[in-house]
Amino acid sequence: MTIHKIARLAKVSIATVSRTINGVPTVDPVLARRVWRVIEKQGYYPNRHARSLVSGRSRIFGLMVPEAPNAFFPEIIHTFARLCIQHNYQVLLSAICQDAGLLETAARQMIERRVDGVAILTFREQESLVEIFRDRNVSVFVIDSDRPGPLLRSVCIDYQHGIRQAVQHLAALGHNRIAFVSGPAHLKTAAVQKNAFHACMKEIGLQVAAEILLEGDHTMEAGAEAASSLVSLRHRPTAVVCSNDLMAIGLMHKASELYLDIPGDLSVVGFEDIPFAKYMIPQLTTVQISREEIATVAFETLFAAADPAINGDTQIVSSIATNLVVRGSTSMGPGRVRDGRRSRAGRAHAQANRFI
Amino acid sequence: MTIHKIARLAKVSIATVSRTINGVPTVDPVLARRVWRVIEKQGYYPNRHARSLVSGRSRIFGLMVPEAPNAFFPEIIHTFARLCIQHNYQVLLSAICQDAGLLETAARQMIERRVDGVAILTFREQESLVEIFRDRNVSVFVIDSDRPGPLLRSVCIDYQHGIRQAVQHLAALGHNRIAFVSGPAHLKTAAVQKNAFHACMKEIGLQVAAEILLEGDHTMEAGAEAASSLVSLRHRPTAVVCSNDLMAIGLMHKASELYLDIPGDLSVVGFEDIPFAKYMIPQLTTVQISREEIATVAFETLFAAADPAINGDTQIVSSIATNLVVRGSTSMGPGRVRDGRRSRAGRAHAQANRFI
DNA sequence: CTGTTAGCGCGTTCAA
DNA sequence: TTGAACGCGCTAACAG
Repeated sequence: MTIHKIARLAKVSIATVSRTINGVPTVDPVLARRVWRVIEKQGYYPNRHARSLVSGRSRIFGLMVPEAPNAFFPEIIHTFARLCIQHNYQVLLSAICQDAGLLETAARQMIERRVDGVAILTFREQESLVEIFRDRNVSVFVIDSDRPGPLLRSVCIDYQHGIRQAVQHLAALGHNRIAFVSGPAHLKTAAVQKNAFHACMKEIGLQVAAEILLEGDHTMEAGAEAASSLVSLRHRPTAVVCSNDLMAIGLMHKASELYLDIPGDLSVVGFEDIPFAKYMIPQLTTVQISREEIATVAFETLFAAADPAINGDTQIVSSIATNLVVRGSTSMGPGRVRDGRRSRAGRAHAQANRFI
Repeated sequence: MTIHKIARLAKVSIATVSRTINGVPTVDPVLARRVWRVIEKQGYYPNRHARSLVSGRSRIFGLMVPEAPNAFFPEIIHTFARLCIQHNYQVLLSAICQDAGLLETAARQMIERRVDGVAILTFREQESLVEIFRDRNVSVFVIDSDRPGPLLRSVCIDYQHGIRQAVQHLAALGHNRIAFVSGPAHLKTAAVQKNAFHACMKEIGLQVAAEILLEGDHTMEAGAEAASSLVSLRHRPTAVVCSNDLMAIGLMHKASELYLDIPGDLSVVGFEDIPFAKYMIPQLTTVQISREEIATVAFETLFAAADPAINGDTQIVSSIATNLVVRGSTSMGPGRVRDGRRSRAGRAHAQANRFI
């Protein structure tokens, strides 16, 4: 079933069939209708390989995401995929795995398939990956690049806004000794977030003692360690902001083991708002990063870059907002509690209203 | 950068370049080396569209998974993708969304791309989707099909084994009034699981009262409702098996609101072992379904079916095993408790050893 | 063992 | 407005 058969059945040339399919306006409506009828009757689906080969555009985007178990990326994948389908694009997926060889193979496959662009959606920098694509003139989209260009599109996440909300939320609840668990030093964003935290604390006149500035590698284990560290302090903080949800969750687990009541003894704020967050007991208050927005910006940027009709320099949005989602893991600090420590029952009740 | 340029630089014909790339053994090693050197020096990547077009094999598999928020499928995606890369295949991804039109478009795109096979990995039947592919002679892999054939490969999940382990685990702990929350009636697997539960209870001589056989739609809300129902019974069960983890988690939440201690007052067993399961407090005891195994079977089945060198009828494995993972949400029942209800501290301690 | 040649299915010129 | 012819980059015959 090829274009030739359709042409023969519709008694036109293959050129007319091609024009009809591609919506060229100069086709006689009568012929076009005839062609469409045959196409539908025969259930003809044009061969995309042939189209890609001759047109030079594959209408495929590569998508590379880490295989982290934290449920942050699946939603991105699906949003990106949906947008692609809606715009008659297809998604070639690959995980960003530890195995450098496999990763390179994946990149190579995408290039062999002549993708019109690649979205590398991860918080870790992937310099070598980006370079591979740049060498082949493939446009790439990444998160938080500090030096985007014509072939390297990017959008920055406005961490400061979310962190400010978190800090001010806690301060408003009467906390003045607020700890921060940053990400691993090798992540550029870790420094950005830490600085943002400092700035936000300073804004409202709160001190940041060195001992309540911790660092973790974004795993639950790291969160657990942070909990242990905080508990061992002479002068404990009454609230803590974690730079990702997984650490916040690990911290909550460990706190529970250490007979620390959350949020009674310690208010906890996470970052990202992964699906787990609202399945915790108590549900985790966290700074949300919109996965849908990231996927949308990534797609639209690549789409614009791939479309020859569009000026390649169009910048869609300047940054991705972050927003605090208040749930059950934060409550009033020592300065505000009137009726003593809140009871477990009280928390359960308060939480009931936020269920799901 | 095409095969012609390589041929010219290596002073051979394009046929020799093609043979070299494809590892045809009759190529003179001297020439082959020369060709490879040029290929590498030039950074030549063959155009897969052209190869697919002429060879008739795209070396692409379609992968369709639901965009459920339960973290069951992401791991499947990545395992499948990894296997594809390792076997020089590529993955075209699409979500199984509610919008039937979009879904059909996605299927159409895969067919236009002449995929060598499609894995539809979901627990809901997708009759119409399967039909679309069957009409185009595309081999499809699905989970739990009851009538597989040459174009419809499948593997069944051995629910019975896992459910038996769950039931016997609870019975061994001294529970004899065990509830079951099945999936929605429209899922074929729901009936299978329910029957398995009945059989396993009967095996060990336990009664199944109709009132402790509930049904839910696999959401957390359904689990919460199940909790309410069970609590309202005159003669409450002391343990409950849920047909998926999300319901088990919802049930745990609601139980907590109702001042029901888990596992002290009620032991809970889930199904699937989604990543959330071990992040709950207490960690959820659940029947694991190996996502890696499902992805592997799906890939290998499609791979074998696509390879003309392999006999198309090879069946890789007969079924996917399910296995109980014992964690913190189950404990001794009324028949076994010696020192009265277990304390919260006791549980936390017990759980500490299983942390992470 | 190598080179020449004919397509794979389609988009796109160029005449008509 | 339409159709014949060319070529996208590659594989697979076939001839040498």
